[in-house]
Amino acid sequence: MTATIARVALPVPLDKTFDYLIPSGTQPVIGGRVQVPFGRQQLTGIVIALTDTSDFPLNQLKPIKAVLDSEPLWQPPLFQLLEWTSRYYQYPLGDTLANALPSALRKGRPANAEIRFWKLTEKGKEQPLSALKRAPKQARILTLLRNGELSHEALLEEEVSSTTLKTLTEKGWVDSYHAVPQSQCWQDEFAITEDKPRLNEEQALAIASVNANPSYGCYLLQGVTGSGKTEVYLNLLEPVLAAGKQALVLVPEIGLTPQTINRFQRRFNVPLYTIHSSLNDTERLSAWLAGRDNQAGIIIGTRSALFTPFANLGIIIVDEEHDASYKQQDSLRYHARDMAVLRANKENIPIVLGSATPALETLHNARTGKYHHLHLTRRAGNAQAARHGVLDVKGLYLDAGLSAPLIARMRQHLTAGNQVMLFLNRRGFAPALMCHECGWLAECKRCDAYYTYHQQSGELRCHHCQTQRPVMPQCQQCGSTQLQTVGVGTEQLEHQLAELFPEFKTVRIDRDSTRRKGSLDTYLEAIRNKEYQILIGTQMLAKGHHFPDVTLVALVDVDSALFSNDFRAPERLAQLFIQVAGRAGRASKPGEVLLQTHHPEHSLLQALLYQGYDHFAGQALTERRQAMLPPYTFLALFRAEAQQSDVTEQFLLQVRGILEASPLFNSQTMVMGPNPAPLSRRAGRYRWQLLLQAPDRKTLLQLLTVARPAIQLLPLARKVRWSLDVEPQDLG
DNA sequence: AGCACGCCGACT
DNA sequence: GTCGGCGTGCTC
Repeated sequence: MTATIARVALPVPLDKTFDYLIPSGTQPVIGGRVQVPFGRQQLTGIVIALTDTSDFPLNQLKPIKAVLDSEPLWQPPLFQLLEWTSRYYQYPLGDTLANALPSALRKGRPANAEIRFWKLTEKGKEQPLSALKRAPKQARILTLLRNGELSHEALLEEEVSSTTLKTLTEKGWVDSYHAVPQSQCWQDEFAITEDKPRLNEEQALAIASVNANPSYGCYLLQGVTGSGKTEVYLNLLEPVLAAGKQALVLVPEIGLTPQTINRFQRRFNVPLYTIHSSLNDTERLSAWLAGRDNQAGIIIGTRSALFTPFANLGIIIVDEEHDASYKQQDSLRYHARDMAVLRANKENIPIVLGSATPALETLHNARTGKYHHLHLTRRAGNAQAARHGVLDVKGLYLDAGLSAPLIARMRQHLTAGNQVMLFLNRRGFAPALMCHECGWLAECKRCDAYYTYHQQSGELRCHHCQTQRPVMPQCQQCGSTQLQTVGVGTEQLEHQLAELFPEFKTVRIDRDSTRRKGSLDTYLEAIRNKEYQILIGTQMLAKGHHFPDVTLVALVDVDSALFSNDFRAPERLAQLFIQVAGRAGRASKPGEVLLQTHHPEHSLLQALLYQGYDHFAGQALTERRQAMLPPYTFLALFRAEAQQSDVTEQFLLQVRGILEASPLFNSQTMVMGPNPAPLSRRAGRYRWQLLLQAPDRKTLLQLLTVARPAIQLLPLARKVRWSLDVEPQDLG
């Protein structure tokens, strides 16, 4: 019996699938793409079932326009993961599947590795080269092709232009066709292509623990900076690749540097593909296909690489697993680390989560025995941990945010010929402009925020919308000309340091100074060459860069993180602190990390400084439990925004009503809000949010699954822009 | 989300 | 007289 109807998930924000007639002679497959008419448009969807019945009137079904795949795009474990992702993150299946596909496949390109080949035509073969004396480029192509057919790419590498090829095609001398190139079997040539360094006991133990069992197991590899985590990864990949299986390595957005790739490529003689944001459609597709068709041995990629299909996946590594970039912040709001664990489980393979500063959620899972906990405590060589200290700036005069003791320490390090790095997570010259006479503050008209003063451009800029305006000469309230800046940003710090240390060169690394493409790399290179002695930066500077001559790192202002509304802020501060501490100094030059605060007695700060990250984490987890916060509870955040504030609030009140009316809602669950969002007005729109808390994943999921269709039916749902973030990472 | 239909204001 | 504003409804 053959099915007559295909159930199709389409890339539309509707929690529905659509049934289509299967034209005779075509054979759609579950998990394959079809092109279908949808209203007045044509869409590419995924077949999720083949059947003979439909709830929709049969005579109103439209036929499938074209079947694009004769085989499923995903194997069952990955397809199940995608279905689960759709359910858990409350995102329509069709949209979820579309999100997981490279855009070339979304647009209907064939899912095979066909490339273009060029060959000579009979007419072309007969042409004497002498006939092309005045067309050397054409002659060159003919010469090249006389030795055999060549791929388009190979020709481009010979500096042949597409235009010349076109001319020759028009003459009828050359011709092109598409074909799948002969595939190579990397497994046959597998080799370790460099000398392996000797492992220490901890590394060997970690490797043995994971390798002991090739089936599912989740391992937290907690290793201090410089303890050789990457070397462990390489050793874990070795038996996997040797057995002919593939490896997936996930890295944070900023972590995919040439150094990382080289490290893996140097070790193994296997094809390595990378997946990251700057690939074009074709490159993305080819990496995706290389995974599926077993042409890649290793794929290293950022968040989105998680959904790459593999013919024979043997291990997953998630490096810097605590990094916030693993959580997608729009559309399908999935957490790639969490979904990677689930994928490893479904594929029944080991997964390793590596970090010096594991996320509290991950540590909790390790402590409760859900994950195996492996430790690397020893630094390679004779590297010493950086000394650290806290500078109590209470009552001290601050010069552009810098206390006298900090300036003194800086001078010592600088005169010793070293580099100094300062972190300040605030761009611009000053975060506000105030009237000295009446206290008026320059506020963005479209947002609930003050303008940041940018001295370099002489502008006031709102960091929350695109607004910028020239600095006003007078107070808009009392007319006074005594306007002064409040607070310190990186620009001001840079300015002041030039005065304090005229003999040393200062560089600022933030979104403003590195706007031009490639300028970041240029600066980083210059820093490594010691062209600058003082480095100022926002978070941007912290990640993925190692500067061996930096011996002093200072966090200029940590108080905002200690007293933030976001319960994750202290965790992030601790991670930043440990990260920069690991980067300061090297074997021959001990490093020093200082942080400035008005609250040196803060218990989390004390734990972090004097007992280390684990103690800090233990204490932070206790606080989380007492406050009923993750990982002890599970959260979902409804966000809504509209032109009018009351409409937005009203909508979320109705959402609250729906949630509370559910029989699943009990004393264990809680709704908080609606409350104005931390930035209550942004770009002229009022933003509110509603937080749902549940004791476990299952309750949260069930509650949302029941409530969401009802929410979509609310008339106000059409009037506001709303979204649902399951397990939000940012409460902003 | 798209896209059309549909009913009210300022303009070639 | 029309062009076009965005409310409402539908898509197998």
